[in-house]
Amino acid sequence: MPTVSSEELAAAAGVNSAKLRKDFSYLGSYGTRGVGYDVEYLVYQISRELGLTQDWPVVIVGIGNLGAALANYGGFASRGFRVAALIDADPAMAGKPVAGMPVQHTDELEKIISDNGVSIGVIATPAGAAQQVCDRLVAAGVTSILNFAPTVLTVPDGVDVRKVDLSIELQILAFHEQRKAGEESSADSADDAEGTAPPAAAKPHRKGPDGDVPAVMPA
Amino acid sequence: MPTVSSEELAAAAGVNSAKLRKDFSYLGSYGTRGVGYDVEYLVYQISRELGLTQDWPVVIVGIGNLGAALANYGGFASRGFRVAALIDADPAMAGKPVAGMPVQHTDELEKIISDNGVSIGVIATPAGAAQQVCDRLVAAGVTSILNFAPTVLTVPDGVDVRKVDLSIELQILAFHEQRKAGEESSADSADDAEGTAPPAAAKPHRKGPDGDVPAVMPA
DNA sequence: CCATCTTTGTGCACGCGTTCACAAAGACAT
DNA sequence: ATGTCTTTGTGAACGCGTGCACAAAGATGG
Ligand SMILES: NC(=O)c1ccc[n+]([C@@H]2O[C@H](COP(=O)([O-])OP(=O)(O)OC[C@H]3O[C@@H](n4cnc5c(N)ncnc54)[C@H](O)[C@@H]3O)[C@@H](O)[C@H]2O)c1
Ligand SMILES: NC(=O)c1ccc[n+]([C@@H]2O[C@H](COP(=O)([O-])OP(=O)(O)OC[C@H]3O[C@@H](n4cnc5c(N)ncnc54)[C@H](O)[C@@H]3O)[C@@H](O)[C@H]2O)c1
Repeated sequence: MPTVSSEELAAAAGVNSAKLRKDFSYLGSYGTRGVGYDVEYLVYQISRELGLTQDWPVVIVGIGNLGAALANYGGFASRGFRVAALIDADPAMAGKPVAGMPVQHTDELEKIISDNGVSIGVIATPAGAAQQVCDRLVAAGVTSILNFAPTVLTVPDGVDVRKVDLSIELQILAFHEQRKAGEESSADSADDAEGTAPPAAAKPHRKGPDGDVPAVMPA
Repeated sequence: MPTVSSEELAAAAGVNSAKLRKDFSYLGSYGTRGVGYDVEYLVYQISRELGLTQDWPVVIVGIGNLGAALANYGGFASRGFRVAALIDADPAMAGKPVAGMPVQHTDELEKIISDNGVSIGVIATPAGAAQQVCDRLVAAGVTSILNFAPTVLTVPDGVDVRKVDLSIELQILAFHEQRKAGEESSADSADDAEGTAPPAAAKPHRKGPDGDVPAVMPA
């Protein structure tokens, strides 16, 4: 029986082994002391708990650059997600095949959701259309939404929204990048007061409109 | 002078107003008690702190479905990111214009990074090529990487990596979706022991290979 | 059957981010 | 000037996730 220890798994994942064991313990006690975890059984338990044993139909709304890329992506199917339909408002796109599947018009949205029992929707429309598309999805029965449009969606209770904002990802990188640059030598502009690292815990209180670099949160 | 209160901003962003004020306080004290924050000045301060006042050249490696979509995306430029180059290993793509910009071959990678002073790279290659592309980017001077390939990248200290895993986003939605479905009626399969919500804090300890549904972490 | 050795499961404590609550700062009216 | 009213800035408390450390479980060998 092939097994793995929490220590091995933790090292591979780059996390603490105690945390990993504690996480597993939420699924029940599937390990054997002195031996480790039965790999096959562990995989099954985690898959089931994560909902990976069932197939989730999803619809993608907005088949533009991003939507088409998503439709072509094979990585979803292997994780238990099946693209049930591609939906776009552009009449010129209707019927056109994308990723071997005809694009359907927004008019069909409600019917598609209903017929396929779709509960997960992906929004890849322009920001301006996102909220109204969201509203229609929710009204039709979708209760989980993955939103790529740079808008904060308003949804009723019971509906989950996850937002993927790629610009923010880049901004986070740029933010740290900027801090890296600022650390090696403070001789850049006519700003900066502190030497290196500001007291992360203390609450600085510098006043006013001057070209100073305020102390910021820790890395 | 147009102003906003922390209360208004917090409501709009859906966060706690005290937290928002405390966050702002890290930038210094730019608010006026009894009035609020000067909008224009606040925007400037935050922009500067986030590195949005400068222009960041980025390269995209792997101009397939996703890479092309990213290249065509206009939302980056408006946030201060300029696509300096599109790089792909496929010789057939070299010179081909994508988003009004010729795709360059991977051979040029080091030169492009160096010439443009690129410090941020985006990886949109297949998973198998991601690590070696990453290594080349880092060796050429890139210190921040946005990775779309479903691989854990290994990088030296001082290099930041952010991974965007869209499958995981869907899995998280599916996970909650599954829990929603299980709540309304436990009469589904021949499993489930607890009535509704398991004691989130307690550490359940159920043993063994039976078709039971283990207690899981709180939502 | 007992000793030893490995690895789990978890109580406990630490640290950090979040939230509460309020004193003080300042605007504005009188 | 003085008082009132709004809103900031932040000390203090709370809650939660993380990591340490160890007892108990169980395998394995003698
Ligand atoms: N392309 C990217 O890499 C990228 C990156 C980050 C964010 N985004 C965001 O993703 C969204 C889509 O980006 P894109 O580049 O694919 O844009 P796009 O313009 O290429 O595609 C948008 C598609 O949505 C369709 N559409 C418009 N209104 C609609 C509606 N009401 N109902 C259904 N479909 C509708 C359009 O017909 C078009 O096909 C945008 O909000 C964008 O900001 C894109
Ligand atoms: N398309 C999506 O919506 C999507 C979603 C999630 C994740 N991803 C991930 O993003 C990556 C790209 O996806 P895709 O759909 O665009 O794939 P794709 O096959 O369409 O494109 C991959 C591109 O990378 C190029 N490439 C291959 N090896 C390279 C190398 N060593 N150096 C430079 N370029 C190289 C190929 O020539 C190709 O143009 C994959 O890892 C995929 O798993 C894609």
